[in-house]
Amino acid sequence: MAWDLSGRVDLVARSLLGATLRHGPVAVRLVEVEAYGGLADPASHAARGRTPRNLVMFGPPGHLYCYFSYGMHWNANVVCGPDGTASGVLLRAGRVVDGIEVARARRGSSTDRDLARGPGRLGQALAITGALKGTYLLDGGPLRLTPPEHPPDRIASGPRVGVALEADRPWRFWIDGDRHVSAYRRSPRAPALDAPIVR
DNA sequence: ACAAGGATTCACT
DNA sequence: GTGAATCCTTGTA
Repeated sequence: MAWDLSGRVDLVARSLLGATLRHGPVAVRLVEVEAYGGLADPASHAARGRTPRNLVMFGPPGHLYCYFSYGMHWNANVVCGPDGTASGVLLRAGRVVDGIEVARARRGSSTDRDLARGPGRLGQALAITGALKGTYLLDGGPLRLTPPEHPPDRIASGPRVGVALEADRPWRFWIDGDRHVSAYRRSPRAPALDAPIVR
């Protein structure tokens, strides 16, 4: 049966923990993800409507949305939610469970723990590039997303990383205690934690 | 046509 | 903990 990724984006994000994304010889078990809510979410790339870059987010779930970040990293997302909602889940970190030699070669100098610890590193370990944007992940293609065999023990959640807007929406999810989860660093552009909430 | 800034990482200290 | 590297997408003129 097909994997249904069309539900609420935060719930889909949780369900992706423990899933495996494979690209050729390299497979990564996801341990950290972040949800983005499309038009209703100011931090989302899709917040201001359809553009050539984010077009795939507006399509049906199960496709890859990737983008080039900070001039040097490719970040990977799974499009989810019903067709038209533009929500997506950023894949922030994982553990390499297959093809570790290839992953090491792609990553250069890195400990095994750091091979896919962080969204840019995960993209590099899996050789994600713009050529793969829009790829469907749920059939037998070169990029393949498979559901968790066992649900993770404990899921933690907290504020999102790197975004200035809506940073405190607790839509980052990770497997509690897993060593392959990236270090949390609050965006310098996000409001201070003790800042008054202004609207 | 041009300027601005970013879902970050790495090498230092 | 701090700062530099780096280029694509977008908004505005």
